[in-house]
Amino acid sequence: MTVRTRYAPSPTGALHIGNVRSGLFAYLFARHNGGAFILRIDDTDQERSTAESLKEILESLEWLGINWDEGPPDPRYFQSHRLDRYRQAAKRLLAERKAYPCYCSAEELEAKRRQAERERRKPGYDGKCRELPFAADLALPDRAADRNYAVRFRAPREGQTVVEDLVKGRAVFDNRELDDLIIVRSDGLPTYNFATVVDDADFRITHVVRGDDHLANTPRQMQIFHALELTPPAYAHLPMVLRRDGQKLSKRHGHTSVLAYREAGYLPEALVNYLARLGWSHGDQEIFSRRELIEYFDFGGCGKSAGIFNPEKLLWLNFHYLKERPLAELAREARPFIEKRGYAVPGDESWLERMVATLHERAKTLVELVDFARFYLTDEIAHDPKAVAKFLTPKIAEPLAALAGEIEGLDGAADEAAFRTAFERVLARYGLRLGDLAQPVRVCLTGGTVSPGIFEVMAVLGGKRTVERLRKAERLIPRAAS
RNA sequence: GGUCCCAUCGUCUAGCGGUUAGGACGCCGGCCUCUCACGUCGGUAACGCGGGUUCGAUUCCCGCUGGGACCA
Repeated sequence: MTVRTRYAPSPTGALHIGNVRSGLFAYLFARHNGGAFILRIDDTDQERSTAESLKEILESLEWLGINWDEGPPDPRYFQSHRLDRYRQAAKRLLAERKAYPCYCSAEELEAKRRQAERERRKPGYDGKCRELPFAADLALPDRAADRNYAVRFRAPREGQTVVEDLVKGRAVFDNRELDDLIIVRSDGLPTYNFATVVDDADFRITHVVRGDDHLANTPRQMQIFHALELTPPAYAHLPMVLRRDGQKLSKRHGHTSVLAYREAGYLPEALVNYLARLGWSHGDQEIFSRRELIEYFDFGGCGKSAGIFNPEKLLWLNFHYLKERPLAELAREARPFIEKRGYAVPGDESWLERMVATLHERAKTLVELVDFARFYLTDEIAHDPKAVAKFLTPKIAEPLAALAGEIEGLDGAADEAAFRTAFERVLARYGLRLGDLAQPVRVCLTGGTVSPGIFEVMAVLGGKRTVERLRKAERLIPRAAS
Protein backbone atom coordinates (compact mmCIF):
# COMPACT_ATOMS: atom_id res chain seq x y z
CA MET A 1 0.00 0.00 0.00
CA THR A 2 1.33 3.38 -0.95
CA VAL A 3 1.72 5.78 1.93
CA ARG A 4 -0.45 8.87 1.68
CA THR A 5 -0.16 11.62 4.26
CA ARG A 6 -1.83 14.97 4.42
CA TYR A 7 -1.54 18.38 5.95
CA ALA A 8 -4.72 20.33 6.41
CA PRO A 9 -4.14 23.89 7.59
CA SER A 10 -6.98 26.38 7.83
CA PRO A 11 -6.49 29.69 6.07
CA THR A 12 -7.48 31.77 9.06
CA GLY A 13 -4.17 33.42 9.73
CA ALA A 14 -0.46 33.16 9.15
CA LEU A 15 1.12 29.73 9.09
CA HIS A 16 3.04 29.48 12.31
CA ILE A 17 6.06 27.48 13.16
CA GLY A 18 4.50 24.93 15.50
CA ASN A 19 1.77 24.14 13.06
CA VAL A 20 3.96 23.84 10.02
CA ARG A 21 6.12 21.29 11.80
CA SER A 22 3.25 18.82 11.60
CA GLY A 23 3.18 19.45 7.87
CA LEU A 24 6.91 18.95 7.63
CA PHE A 25 6.76 15.63 9.45
CA ALA A 26 3.86 14.42 7.32
CA TYR A 27 5.83 15.44 4.26
CA LEU A 28 9.03 13.73 5.45
CA PHE A 29 7.18 10.54 6.27
CA ALA A 30 5.56 10.45 2.84
CA ARG A 31 8.84 11.12 1.07
CA HIS A 32 10.69 8.60 3.20
CA ASN A 33 8.25 5.96 2.09
CA GLY A 34 8.05 7.08 -1.50
CA GLY A 35 4.42 7.98 -0.93
CA ALA A 36 2.26 11.00 -1.62
CA PHE A 37 1.90 14.17 0.40
CA ILE A 38 -1.45 15.84 0.11
CA LEU A 39 -2.27 19.43 0.97
CA ARG A 40 -5.85 20.06 1.90
CA ILE A 41 -7.32 23.38 2.84
CA ASP A 42 -9.59 23.33 5.83
CA ASP A 43 -11.72 26.34 4.98
CA THR A 44 -15.12 25.31 6.28
CA ASP A 45 -15.00 28.28 8.59
CA GLN A 46 -16.05 30.70 5.88
CA GLU A 47 -16.20 33.58 8.30
CA ARG A 48 -12.56 33.50 9.20
CA SER A 49 -10.99 32.04 6.08
CA THR A 50 -9.29 34.56 3.84
CA ALA A 51 -7.61 34.50 0.46
CA GLU A 52 -4.58 36.25 1.94
CA SER A 53 -4.08 33.53 4.51
CA LEU A 54 -4.33 30.90 1.82
CA LYS A 55 -1.74 32.71 -0.23
CA GLU A 56 0.53 33.00 2.78
CA ILE A 57 0.22 29.30 3.58
CA LEU A 58 1.10 28.25 0.05
CA GLU A 59 3.97 30.71 -0.05
CA SER A 60 5.29 29.50 3.29
CA LEU A 61 5.27 25.86 2.25
CA GLU A 62 6.89 26.65 -1.07
CA TRP A 63 9.58 28.67 0.62
CA LEU A 64 10.33 25.81 2.97
CA GLY A 65 10.37 23.38 0.09
CA ILE A 66 7.53 21.30 1.46
CA ASN A 67 6.08 20.31 -1.88
CA TRP A 68 2.71 18.67 -2.18
CA ASP A 69 1.74 16.05 -4.74
CA GLU A 70 -1.96 16.79 -4.60
CA GLY A 71 -3.72 19.92 -3.43
CA PRO A 72 -4.27 23.54 -4.38
CA PRO A 73 -4.97 25.02 -6.79
CA ASP A 74 -7.10 21.95 -7.52
CA PRO A 75 -10.50 22.95 -6.05
CA ARG A 76 -11.23 19.41 -4.95
CA TYR A 77 -8.76 19.87 -2.12
CA PHE A 78 -10.69 22.68 -0.50
CA GLN A 79 -13.22 21.65 2.12
CA SER A 80 -15.51 24.45 1.04
CA HIS A 81 -15.90 22.65 -2.28
CA ARG A 82 -16.75 19.39 -0.62
CA LEU A 83 -19.82 20.31 1.40
CA ASP A 84 -21.98 18.02 -0.69
CA ARG A 85 -19.75 15.11 0.18
CA TYR A 86 -20.13 15.73 3.91
CA ARG A 87 -23.88 16.07 3.55
CA GLN A 88 -24.03 12.89 1.56
CA ALA A 89 -22.07 11.01 4.19
CA ALA A 90 -24.26 12.44 6.94
CA LYS A 91 -27.41 11.40 5.08
CA ARG A 92 -26.07 7.92 4.80
CA LEU A 93 -25.41 7.69 8.53
CA LEU A 94 -28.89 9.06 9.19
CA ALA A 95 -30.47 6.52 6.85
CA GLU A 96 -28.56 3.75 8.56
CA ARG A 97 -29.57 5.14 11.94
CA LYS A 98 -25.95 5.56 12.87
CA ALA A 99 -26.76 9.19 13.40
CA TYR A 100 -29.87 10.96 14.61
CA PRO A 101 -31.40 14.42 14.73
CA CYS A 102 -30.98 16.30 17.97
CA TYR A 103 -33.50 19.01 18.77
CA CYS A 104 -31.86 20.32 21.89
CA SER A 105 -31.22 24.05 21.70
CA ALA A 106 -27.86 25.57 22.42
CA GLU A 107 -29.31 27.23 25.53
CA GLU A 108 -30.74 23.98 26.77
CA LEU A 109 -27.40 22.24 26.30
CA GLU A 110 -25.55 25.04 27.97
CA ALA A 111 -27.88 24.90 30.98
CA LYS A 112 -27.44 21.16 31.25
CA ARG A 113 -23.72 21.45 31.11
CA ARG A 114 -23.66 23.98 33.90
CA GLN A 115 -25.97 21.80 35.91
CA ALA A 116 -23.68 18.80 35.39
CA GLU A 117 -20.72 20.86 36.41
CA ARG A 118 -22.45 21.94 39.59
CA GLU A 119 -23.24 18.36 40.41
CA ARG A 120 -19.70 17.43 39.46
CA ARG A 121 -20.81 15.04 36.78
CA LYS A 122 -19.17 14.87 33.37
CA PRO A 123 -20.53 17.56 31.10
CA GLY A 124 -21.05 15.51 27.93
CA TYR A 125 -24.30 15.25 26.00
CA ASP A 126 -26.87 13.26 27.91
CA GLY A 127 -28.39 11.48 24.90
CA LYS A 128 -31.82 13.00 25.26
CA CYS A 129 -32.67 12.75 21.54
CA ARG A 130 -30.77 9.54 20.93
CA GLU A 131 -33.80 7.25 20.99
CA LEU A 132 -36.34 9.60 19.43
CA PRO A 133 -37.99 8.08 16.33
CA PHE A 134 -37.31 9.76 12.99
CA ALA A 135 -37.84 9.04 9.31
CA ALA A 136 -35.02 7.21 7.55
CA ASP A 137 -35.07 9.77 4.75
CA LEU A 138 -34.98 12.70 7.11
CA ALA A 139 -33.54 15.79 5.44
CA LEU A 140 -30.44 17.46 6.74
CA PRO A 141 -30.71 20.56 8.89
CA ASP A 142 -31.49 23.80 7.12
CA ARG A 143 -32.46 26.83 9.10
CA ALA A 144 -34.03 28.55 6.12
CA ALA A 145 -36.38 25.59 5.70
CA ASP A 146 -37.06 25.60 9.43
CA ARG A 147 -35.22 22.36 9.98
CA ASN A 148 -33.62 23.56 13.12
CA TYR A 149 -31.84 20.54 14.45
CA ALA A 150 -28.37 19.15 14.57
CA VAL A 151 -27.25 15.70 13.51
CA ARG A 152 -25.49 13.67 16.12
CA PHE A 153 -23.39 10.60 15.71
CA ARG A 154 -24.73 7.59 17.58
CA ALA A 155 -21.58 6.50 19.34
CA PRO A 156 -21.24 3.02 20.81
CA ARG A 157 -22.13 3.00 24.49
CA GLU A 158 -19.93 0.21 25.60
CA GLY A 159 -16.57 -1.27 24.87
CA GLN A 160 -13.35 0.58 24.24
CA THR A 161 -11.73 2.38 21.37
CA VAL A 162 -8.02 1.87 21.15
CA VAL A 163 -5.67 4.21 19.33
CA GLU A 164 -2.39 2.53 18.45
CA ASP A 165 -0.48 5.71 17.94
CA LEU A 166 2.78 5.57 16.04
CA VAL A 167 4.33 8.20 18.28
CA LYS A 168 2.50 7.98 21.59
CA GLY A 169 1.89 4.28 21.72
CA ARG A 170 -1.41 2.79 22.80
CA ALA A 171 -4.15 5.01 24.20
CA VAL A 172 -7.31 3.32 25.43
CA PHE A 173 -10.60 5.18 25.62
CA ASP A 174 -13.69 3.90 27.32
CA ASN A 175 -16.60 4.37 24.97
CA ARG A 176 -18.79 5.39 27.88
CA GLU A 177 -16.68 8.51 28.18
CA LEU A 178 -17.32 9.54 24.61
CA ASP A 179 -20.63 11.25 24.07
CA ASP A 180 -22.58 11.59 20.85
CA LEU A 181 -20.90 14.34 18.94
CA ILE A 182 -22.57 16.64 16.49
CA ILE A 183 -21.58 15.91 12.91
CA VAL A 184 -23.80 18.44 11.16
CA ARG A 185 -24.72 21.66 12.88
CA SER A 186 -28.14 23.19 12.70
CA ASP A 187 -26.88 25.61 10.06
CA GLY A 188 -26.20 22.63 7.82
CA LEU A 189 -22.41 22.78 8.06
CA PRO A 190 -20.37 19.73 9.02
CA THR A 191 -18.28 19.85 12.16
CA TYR A 192 -14.53 19.59 12.10
CA ASN A 193 -14.23 16.00 13.27
CA PHE A 194 -16.76 14.78 10.76
CA ALA A 195 -15.40 16.64 7.76
CA THR A 196 -11.91 15.46 8.61
CA VAL A 197 -12.98 11.84 8.62
CA VAL A 198 -14.83 12.12 5.32
CA ASP A 199 -11.82 13.84 3.78
CA ASP A 200 -9.27 11.39 5.10
CA ALA A 201 -11.44 8.58 3.84
CA ASP A 202 -12.07 10.08 0.41
CA PHE A 203 -8.42 10.93 -0.15
CA ARG A 204 -7.38 7.48 1.01
CA ILE A 205 -5.04 8.85 3.66
CA THR A 206 -3.03 6.01 5.17
CA HIS A 207 -1.28 7.92 7.95
CA VAL A 208 -2.76 10.86 9.77
CA VAL A 209 0.13 12.94 11.10
CA ARG A 210 -0.90 15.87 13.29
CA GLY A 211 -0.42 17.61 16.61
CA ASP A 212 -1.31 15.73 19.77
CA ASP A 213 -4.02 18.25 20.49
CA HIS A 214 -6.07 15.98 18.24
CA LEU A 215 -5.35 12.78 20.12
CA ALA A 216 -8.45 13.06 22.26
CA ASN A 217 -10.58 13.45 19.13
CA THR A 218 -9.13 10.39 17.54
CA PRO A 219 -11.35 7.70 19.10
CA ARG A 220 -14.41 9.60 17.90
CA GLN A 221 -12.99 9.86 14.43
CA MET A 222 -12.22 6.16 14.43
CA GLN A 223 -15.79 5.40 15.43
CA ILE A 224 -17.03 7.40 12.47
CA PHE A 225 -14.71 5.49 10.17
CA HIS A 226 -16.21 2.28 11.47
CA ALA A 227 -19.73 3.60 11.04
CA LEU A 228 -18.84 4.35 7.43
CA GLU A 229 -17.62 0.77 7.20
CA LEU A 230 -14.05 1.87 6.59
CA THR A 231 -10.78 1.01 8.26
CA PRO A 232 -9.32 4.02 10.05
CA PRO A 233 -5.87 5.20 8.96
CA ALA A 234 -2.81 4.86 11.15
CA TYR A 235 -2.24 7.80 13.46
CA ALA A 236 0.88 9.65 14.51
CA HIS A 237 0.33 12.40 17.06
CA LEU A 238 3.21 14.78 17.41
CA PRO A 239 3.82 16.65 20.65
CA MET A 240 3.16 20.36 20.69
CA VAL A 241 5.64 23.15 20.28
CA LEU A 242 5.45 25.60 23.14
CA ARG A 243 6.75 29.08 23.71
CA ARG A 244 9.47 29.84 26.16
CA ASP A 245 6.94 30.46 28.90
CA GLY A 246 5.39 27.06 28.32
CA GLN A 247 2.37 28.42 26.49
CA LYS A 248 1.15 26.96 23.26
CA LEU A 249 2.47 28.69 20.18
CA SER A 250 -0.39 30.55 18.61
CA LYS A 251 -1.22 32.48 15.51
CA ARG A 252 -2.10 35.52 17.52
CA HIS A 253 1.39 36.10 18.84
CA GLY A 254 3.23 37.37 15.80
CA HIS A 255 6.88 36.66 15.10
CA THR A 256 6.22 32.96 14.93
CA SER A 257 4.87 33.00 11.41
CA VAL A 258 6.99 31.26 8.82
CA LEU A 259 7.13 34.28 6.57
CA ALA A 260 8.25 36.48 9.44
CA TYR A 261 11.39 34.38 9.59
CA ARG A 262 11.98 34.89 5.91
CA GLU A 263 11.64 38.63 6.45
CA ALA A 264 14.06 38.45 9.35
CA GLY A 265 16.73 37.00 7.10
CA TYR A 266 16.54 33.32 7.92
CA LEU A 267 17.25 30.63 5.36
CA PRO A 268 14.61 27.96 4.78
CA GLU A 269 17.16 25.18 5.33
CA ALA A 270 17.79 26.49 8.83
CA LEU A 271 14.14 26.58 9.72
CA VAL A 272 13.50 23.11 8.33
CA ASN A 273 16.52 21.69 10.13
CA TYR A 274 15.49 23.35 13.36
CA LEU A 275 11.91 22.19 13.17
CA ALA A 276 12.95 18.66 12.31
CA ARG A 277 15.21 18.48 15.35
CA LEU A 278 12.50 19.85 17.59
CA GLY A 279 10.74 16.66 18.52
CA TRP A 280 12.74 14.30 16.40
CA SER A 281 16.28 13.08 16.56
CA HIS A 282 18.69 10.73 14.88
CA GLY A 283 21.39 9.90 17.39
CA ASP A 284 23.66 12.86 18.03
CA GLN A 285 23.35 14.42 14.60
CA GLU A 286 22.31 18.07 14.53
CA ILE A 287 22.77 19.13 10.93
CA PHE A 288 20.60 17.44 8.35
CA SER A 289 20.31 18.03 4.65
CA ARG A 290 16.92 17.60 3.06
CA ARG A 291 18.10 14.33 1.65
CA GLU A 292 19.18 13.02 5.05
CA LEU A 293 15.95 14.13 6.65
CA ILE A 294 13.99 12.12 4.14
CA GLU A 295 16.29 9.17 4.43
CA TYR A 296 16.31 9.00 8.23
CA PHE A 297 12.87 10.21 9.22
CA ASP A 298 10.62 7.84 11.08
CA PHE A 299 8.18 8.08 13.97
CA GLY A 300 10.43 5.99 16.18
CA GLY A 301 12.78 8.97 16.28
CA CYS A 302 10.03 11.27 17.51
CA GLY A 303 9.86 12.23 21.15
CA LYS A 304 6.62 12.15 23.12
CA SER A 305 6.90 15.31 25.14
CA ALA A 306 6.23 18.87 24.14
CA GLY A 307 9.16 21.02 23.08
CA ILE A 308 9.90 24.63 23.75
CA PHE A 309 10.85 26.76 20.82
CA ASN A 310 14.42 27.95 21.24
CA PRO A 311 15.27 30.97 19.07
CA GLU A 312 19.01 30.84 19.89
CA LYS A 313 19.41 27.41 18.44
CA LEU A 314 17.54 28.40 15.31
CA LEU A 315 19.86 31.36 15.02
CA TRP A 316 22.88 29.10 15.35
CA LEU A 317 21.57 26.86 12.58
CA ASN A 318 20.89 29.84 10.39
CA PHE A 319 24.43 30.99 10.98
CA HIS A 320 25.64 27.55 10.02
CA TYR A 321 23.75 27.57 6.74
CA LEU A 322 24.86 31.14 6.05
CA LYS A 323 28.48 30.04 6.32
CA GLU A 324 27.87 27.04 4.10
CA ARG A 325 26.05 28.97 1.42
CA PRO A 326 27.89 29.33 -1.90
CA LEU A 327 28.86 32.99 -2.15
CA ALA A 328 27.11 33.61 -5.44
CA GLU A 329 23.87 32.36 -4.01
CA LEU A 330 24.25 34.32 -0.82
CA ALA A 331 24.97 37.49 -2.77
CA ARG A 332 21.80 36.99 -4.76
CA GLU A 333 19.78 36.32 -1.62
CA ALA A 334 21.17 39.41 0.08
CA ARG A 335 19.93 41.75 -2.67
CA PRO A 336 16.33 42.16 -1.49
CA PHE A 337 17.60 42.88 2.01
CA ILE A 338 19.99 45.52 0.71
CA GLU A 339 17.14 47.09 -1.14
CA LYS A 340 14.88 46.97 1.88
CA ARG A 341 17.50 48.83 3.92
CA GLY A 342 17.36 51.58 1.35
CA TYR A 343 20.84 51.18 -0.13
CA ALA A 344 21.50 51.26 -3.84
CA VAL A 345 21.86 47.65 -4.93
CA PRO A 346 25.27 47.19 -6.52
CA GLY A 347 25.07 46.00 -10.07
CA ASP A 348 28.44 44.31 -9.98
CA GLU A 349 27.69 40.71 -9.04
CA SER A 350 31.28 39.71 -8.37
CA TRP A 351 31.86 42.73 -6.20
CA LEU A 352 28.79 41.82 -4.18
CA GLU A 353 30.14 38.32 -3.80
CA ARG A 354 33.45 39.60 -2.50
CA MET A 355 31.63 41.85 -0.09
CA VAL A 356 29.49 38.99 1.19
CA ALA A 357 32.60 36.83 1.53
CA THR A 358 33.97 39.18 4.17
CA LEU A 359 30.75 39.13 6.17
CA HIS A 360 29.11 35.75 6.01
CA GLU A 361 31.05 34.39 8.98
CA ARG A 362 30.06 37.37 11.03
CA ALA A 363 26.33 37.58 10.50
CA LYS A 364 23.68 35.29 11.83
CA THR A 365 20.94 36.45 9.48
CA LEU A 366 20.74 38.14 6.11
CA VAL A 367 19.39 41.20 7.86
CA GLU A 368 22.40 41.30 10.13
CA LEU A 369 24.71 40.79 7.18
CA VAL A 370 23.32 43.82 5.40
CA ASP A 371 23.55 45.86 8.58
CA PHE A 372 27.22 44.97 8.85
CA ALA A 373 27.67 45.87 5.19
CA ARG A 374 26.65 49.46 5.69
CA PHE A 375 30.13 50.92 5.17
CA TYR A 376 30.47 49.06 1.89
CA LEU A 377 27.13 50.17 0.57
CA THR A 378 27.23 53.86 1.31
CA ASP A 379 29.97 56.47 1.52
CA GLU A 380 28.22 58.29 4.29
CA ILE A 381 30.25 56.92 7.12
CA ALA A 382 28.89 57.43 10.58
CA HIS A 383 32.05 57.77 12.67
CA ASP A 384 31.63 56.54 16.18
CA PRO A 385 32.81 59.44 18.41
CA LYS A 386 34.34 57.12 20.99
CA ALA A 387 36.32 55.24 18.36
CA VAL A 388 37.46 58.51 16.81
CA ALA A 389 38.60 59.85 20.16
CA LYS A 390 40.52 56.72 20.95
CA PHE A 391 42.20 55.94 17.65
CA LEU A 392 42.35 59.09 15.52
CA THR A 393 45.06 60.78 17.51
CA PRO A 394 47.49 63.43 16.32
CA LYS A 395 50.42 61.06 16.17
CA ILE A 396 48.66 58.75 13.77
CA ALA A 397 47.86 61.55 11.30
CA GLU A 398 51.12 61.24 9.46
CA PRO A 399 51.08 57.45 9.03
CA LEU A 400 47.50 57.66 7.77
CA ALA A 401 48.47 60.26 5.23
CA ALA A 402 51.43 58.13 4.25
CA LEU A 403 49.20 55.13 3.77
CA ALA A 404 46.87 57.16 1.56
CA GLY A 405 49.87 58.15 -0.47
CA GLU A 406 51.08 54.58 -0.80
CA ILE A 407 47.68 53.41 -1.94
CA GLU A 408 47.40 56.19 -4.48
CA GLY A 409 50.60 54.84 -5.90
CA LEU A 410 49.05 51.42 -6.49
CA ASP A 411 47.33 50.85 -9.74
CA GLY A 412 43.55 50.57 -9.80
CA ALA A 413 43.36 46.80 -9.73
CA ALA A 414 45.05 46.38 -6.36
CA ASP A 415 44.18 43.21 -4.48
CA GLU A 416 44.40 42.29 -0.83
CA ALA A 417 48.11 41.40 -1.07
CA ALA A 418 48.93 44.75 -2.62
CA PHE A 419 47.17 46.60 0.18
CA ARG A 420 49.01 44.52 2.71
CA THR A 421 52.35 45.41 1.11
CA ALA A 422 51.52 49.11 1.08
CA PHE A 423 50.37 48.88 4.66
CA GLU A 424 53.54 47.15 5.77
CA ARG A 425 55.72 49.75 4.12
CA VAL A 426 54.06 52.39 6.24
CA LEU A 427 54.43 50.28 9.37
CA ALA A 428 58.13 49.89 8.71
CA ARG A 429 58.64 53.58 8.01
CA TYR A 430 57.09 54.63 11.32
CA GLY A 431 58.11 51.66 13.41
CA LEU A 432 54.51 50.73 14.12
CA ARG A 433 52.97 47.36 14.82
CA LEU A 434 50.09 46.12 12.74
CA GLY A 435 47.51 46.84 15.39
CA ASP A 436 48.74 50.41 15.88
CA LEU A 437 47.67 51.33 12.40
CA ALA A 438 44.92 48.82 11.70
CA GLN A 439 42.47 50.19 14.25
CA PRO A 440 42.80 53.85 13.18
CA VAL A 441 42.44 52.79 9.56
CA ARG A 442 39.41 50.72 10.49
CA VAL A 443 37.83 53.77 12.07
CA CYS A 444 38.55 55.82 8.94
CA LEU A 445 37.14 53.22 6.58
CA THR A 446 34.20 51.84 8.51
CA GLY A 447 33.46 54.43 11.16
CA GLY A 448 33.88 51.93 13.97
CA THR A 449 36.23 49.47 15.61
CA VAL A 450 34.58 46.27 14.42
CA SER A 451 34.86 44.98 10.88
CA PRO A 452 36.28 42.24 8.72
CA GLY A 453 40.06 42.05 8.33
CA ILE A 454 41.44 45.44 7.36
CA PHE A 455 43.03 44.26 4.10
CA GLU A 456 39.82 42.56 3.08
CA VAL A 457 37.94 45.76 3.71
CA MET A 458 40.40 47.79 1.65
CA ALA A 459 40.30 45.30 -1.18
CA VAL A 460 36.52 45.30 -1.36
CA LEU A 461 36.35 49.07 -1.04
CA GLY A 462 39.06 49.52 -3.66
CA GLY A 463 41.93 52.00 -3.72
CA LYS A 464 39.90 55.02 -4.68
CA ARG A 465 37.29 54.80 -1.96
CA THR A 466 39.93 53.81 0.59
CA VAL A 467 42.01 56.89 -0.12
CA GLU A 468 38.96 59.12 -0.07
CA ARG A 469 37.99 57.85 3.34
CA LEU A 470 41.50 58.16 4.74
CA ARG A 471 41.72 61.75 3.56
CA LYS A 472 38.28 62.61 4.78
CA ALA A 473 38.97 61.18 8.19
CA GLU A 474 42.09 63.26 8.56
CA ARG A 475 39.79 66.15 9.33
CA LEU A 476 38.54 64.33 12.39
CA ILE A 477 42.00 64.28 13.93
CA PRO A 478 42.56 67.07 16.43
CA ARG A 479 45.59 69.27 15.79
CA ALA A 480 48.59 68.26 17.75
CA ALA A 481 48.99 70.36 20.84
CA SER A 482 52.44 71.74 20.37
C1' G B 1 -14.59 18.66 36.68
C1' G B 2 -14.00 14.04 33.52
C1' U B 3 -10.93 11.58 29.90
C1' C B 4 -6.30 11.24 27.44
C1' C B 5 -1.10 12.47 26.86
C1' C B 6 3.68 13.83 28.88
C1' A B 7 8.19 14.12 32.56
C1' U B 8 17.03 13.29 31.45
C1' C B 9 21.31 19.74 32.04
C1' G B 10 18.05 26.62 31.35
C1' U B 11 16.55 24.67 26.08
C1' C B 12 16.58 20.58 22.07
C1' U B 13 17.91 15.67 22.94
C1' A B 14 20.96 10.43 23.17
C1' G B 15 19.96 6.45 26.39
C1' C B 16 15.91 1.41 25.02
C1' G B 17 18.51 -2.96 33.23
C1' G B 18 24.93 -2.56 34.61
C1' U B 19 27.46 4.23 31.13
C1' U B 20 32.73 8.49 34.88
C1' A B 21 24.55 9.65 32.18
C1' G B 22 26.71 11.28 25.78
C1' G B 23 25.88 15.30 22.04
C1' A B 24 23.94 20.23 20.52
C1' C B 25 22.33 25.48 21.60
C1' G B 26 23.29 29.06 25.34
C1' C B 27 26.66 30.68 29.11
C1' C B 28 31.91 31.00 31.20
C1' G B 29 37.29 30.61 30.35
C1' G B 30 41.99 29.46 27.32
C1' C B 31 44.29 29.47 22.43
C1' C B 32 44.37 31.92 17.53
C1' U B 33 44.45 37.30 16.25
C1' C B 34 44.80 44.06 13.15
C1' U B 35 39.14 44.72 15.86
C1' C B 36 34.83 41.65 15.85
C1' A B 37 33.80 37.15 14.42
C1' C B 38 35.08 32.22 12.55
C1' G B 39 37.86 28.13 14.22
C1' U B 40 39.80 25.34 18.20
C1' C B 41 40.50 23.47 23.36
C1' G B 42 38.32 23.20 28.08
C1' G B 43 34.49 24.23 31.83
C1' U B 44 29.31 24.90 33.91
C1' A B 45 24.75 22.12 34.19
C1' A B 46 20.04 16.96 34.27
C1' C B 47 17.59 11.55 35.39
C1' G B 48 10.61 15.56 39.67
C1' C B 49 9.09 12.60 44.36
C1' G B 50 7.63 7.94 46.81
C1' G B 51 6.85 2.87 46.51
C1' G B 52 7.65 -1.73 44.21
C1' U B 53 10.11 -5.66 40.43
C1' U B 54 15.32 -7.03 40.11
C1' C B 55 21.70 -9.07 42.26
C1' G B 56 21.24 -4.12 39.97
C1' A B 57 17.10 0.88 38.02
C1' U B 58 17.50 7.07 34.31
C1' U B 59 15.54 2.67 31.91
C1' C B 60 10.03 -1.90 33.73
C1' C B 61 5.24 -1.45 36.99
C1' C B 62 2.09 1.51 40.49
C1' G B 63 1.00 5.96 43.08
C1' C B 64 1.93 11.19 43.87
C1' U B 65 3.31 15.85 42.12
C1' G B 66 3.77 18.97 38.13
C1' G B 67 2.81 20.33 32.96
C1' G B 68 -0.26 19.92 28.50
C1' A B 69 -4.48 18.61 25.38
C1' C B 70 -9.55 17.49 24.51
C1' C B 71 -14.71 17.89 26.06
C1' A B 72 -17.66 22.14 26.69
